[in-house]
Amino acid sequence: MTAYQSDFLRILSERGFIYQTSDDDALDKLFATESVTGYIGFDATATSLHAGSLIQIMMLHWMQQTGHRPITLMGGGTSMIGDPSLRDEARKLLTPADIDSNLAGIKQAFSSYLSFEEQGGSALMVNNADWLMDINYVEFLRDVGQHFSVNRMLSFDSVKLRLDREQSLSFLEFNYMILQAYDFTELNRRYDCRLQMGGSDQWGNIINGIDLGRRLDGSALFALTSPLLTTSSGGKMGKSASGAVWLNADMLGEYDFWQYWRNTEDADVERFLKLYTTLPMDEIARLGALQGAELNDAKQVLATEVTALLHGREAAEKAAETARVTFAEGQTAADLPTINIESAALDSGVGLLSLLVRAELVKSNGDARRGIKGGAVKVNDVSVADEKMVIDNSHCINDGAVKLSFGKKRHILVRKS
RNA sequence: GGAGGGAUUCCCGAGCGGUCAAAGGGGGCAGACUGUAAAUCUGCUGCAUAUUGCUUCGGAGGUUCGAAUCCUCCUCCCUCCA
Repeated sequence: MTAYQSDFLRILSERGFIYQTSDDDALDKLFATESVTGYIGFDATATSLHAGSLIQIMMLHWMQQTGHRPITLMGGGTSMIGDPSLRDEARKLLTPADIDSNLAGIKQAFSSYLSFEEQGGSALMVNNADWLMDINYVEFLRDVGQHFSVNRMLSFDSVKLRLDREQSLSFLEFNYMILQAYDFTELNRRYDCRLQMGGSDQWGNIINGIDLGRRLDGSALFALTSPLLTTSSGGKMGKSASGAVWLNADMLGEYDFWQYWRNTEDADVERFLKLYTTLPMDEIARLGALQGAELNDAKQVLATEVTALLHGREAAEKAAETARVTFAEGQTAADLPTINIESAALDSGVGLLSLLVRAELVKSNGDARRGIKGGAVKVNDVSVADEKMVIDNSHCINDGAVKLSFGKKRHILVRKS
């Protein structure tokens, strides 16, 4: 590990954010001597980002914390085309209205980590639709296209892998790296942006931007990539039992978000504390050194800290308390995720199967049946064997609510409305 | 333009007229063991008004008592030749 002079790179380095940079020394010098503007691009394909993007967001966060200016580049323009690598789904083209609402949803999460200009901070959010939508094809080819060598583009891993594997690569996708490179130069022109960050899979694209910047404007641009994140057992970041770990509270509640981090694998705890929390390094070292069951304490700290950054300290502690009551005491906490149901329905009784589906604990009646057969379903902490069970008012014993559980970890309260 | 090969359930991949809701693996979920961990073992993994019915094997037709499997046309992908 290089001994960096600048705060920004030193912090990123000791916390494990850095996979590679285009020019360690020059970049370090730049960050040590002036306030730098850097950016990361995000897709606008969903209404919320998920935990997989958190590492990028944290890099921007540290950038701002160390006195620099982060830019979040929203792919409003590139999303118009749709990422071809998503195959089937990519056929559905997003409408401008979709993209706008997605951008609004995504911005929600960012404002927890970054302080934007309208809130008196330095961070910027820009949309590449602003310049990509008006491009004139022939003009663009002449100005930008002439600087790209197809020979060289073919040598990039992202392209080579596809070709080697005999997978198709559309011309559209081939152009993606050109547009991304162009984004970088455009940000450089508009905002004096000097650095692009991203996952290590973005390396080739970022390098293209650097080259283009030098050729067009003679500017010195830099790349910094983060390691691709998987859990120690090889799983993808940001997936959980019920789907993606969304950052927006209306798509994934604080309690479920907290639970995701609480269930971190042992081997990942220290790594995640460094990446996803802002705790001081010596504190992390102490937590990471815990062994066996004690490591559970570290996991709780991890969950609470990560949740606090996103949803606020109060919500995080509430989630922690709910979890404590539910798991440590085996009680029914009043703050478990809750669904409401018409009181008339409960008066006449509701089938357990359909209730489980409504609570989104399972995805179909058949799924619910299987769960019951396998002993996974509990009503008010009592195992259920009868799939025809009907839930009515007599089951509302927890403060007027019924507690449904699927497995040991997923609980939900059903209340009358 | 010519010659071949291919498209199968979430993914990879078998199947090549009935016994196919479709082998095997991966992933996922649950159970056991634990520490709300990993590893391991076991079960499940299309939908439903559920000893039955319905929808699924790129798309549309056809042959047949019966098609993922055979035929025709179409779409897309790959390889080689031009």
